[in-house]
Amino acid sequence: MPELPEVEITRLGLAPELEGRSITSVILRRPDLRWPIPREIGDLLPGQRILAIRRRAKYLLIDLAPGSALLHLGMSGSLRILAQDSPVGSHDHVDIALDSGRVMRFNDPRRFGCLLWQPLGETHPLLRDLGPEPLSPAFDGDFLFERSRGRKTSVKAFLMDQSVVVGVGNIYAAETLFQAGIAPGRAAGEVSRPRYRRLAEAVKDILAHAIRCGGTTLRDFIRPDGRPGYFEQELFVYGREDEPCLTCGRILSGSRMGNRATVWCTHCQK
DNA sequence: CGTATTCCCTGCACGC
DNA sequence: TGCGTGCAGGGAATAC
Repeated sequence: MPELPEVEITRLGLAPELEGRSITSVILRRPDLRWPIPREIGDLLPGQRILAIRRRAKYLLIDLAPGSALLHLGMSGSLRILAQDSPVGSHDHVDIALDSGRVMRFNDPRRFGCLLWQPLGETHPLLRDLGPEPLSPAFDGDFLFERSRGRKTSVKAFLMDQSVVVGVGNIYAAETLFQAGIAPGRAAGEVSRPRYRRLAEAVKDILAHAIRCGGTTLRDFIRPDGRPGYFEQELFVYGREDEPCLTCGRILSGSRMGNRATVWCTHCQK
């Protein structure tokens, strides 16, 4: 499930293959993913040189002269760099062919991903109301503390709210709350400033570490060169309901919060 | 406005 | 073996 580290790993793998290359053709094997693929993708991309590939939140932006292709991996999407004549498999929805003889292929079994167009000088509506990047200086414990005052929702739902801070999904919310020692069901507005400082540090530490590990591969995620990530070997709580806490040995609790599977240690997290 | 719920989609694990 | 069911989840849409 691509969260920020997986999207960043994808960007890092794509950058040397894309930047400076020209797009020779675009193949759309279906008209839509989560939303219809706008005609600009097929019409404007061929012939354009790729200026850069950037990440904002869990979105990738492929910058061209007239604008940017905006891409989201949803929860099962992956982007690979392949030889142009590689056999096409199921759920290989989009190819962007390059003048290097290679192709960037977008595979997404569950089609929660999207491929959209952002004209130069505009900000796509999906990017308008996003919170700060968690690895930027704008994000810290004081920011979380101020933003959370008066909020009755759980601290876990608050942390996963992309208008608060971007990039933290269910896996990393579970892991960062564990490292910070905060119970996920606690009301966001009742968590103290020092504890939010611990949480912000945990978010930065864990996301940065996951990027160094190549991300988390649970089912679908794969890097552009086909290798998996290795961070799942370091998960303390996610996916470990009813198993012993790796810190204290007590059995981890599980429930659903905000309709998301949630696992935590009632002894280590208060 | 904040909050909780529903829905999109496919593959897989599970139980009968 | 095969079928039905539930779950995985990012995040927009919807309902209060």
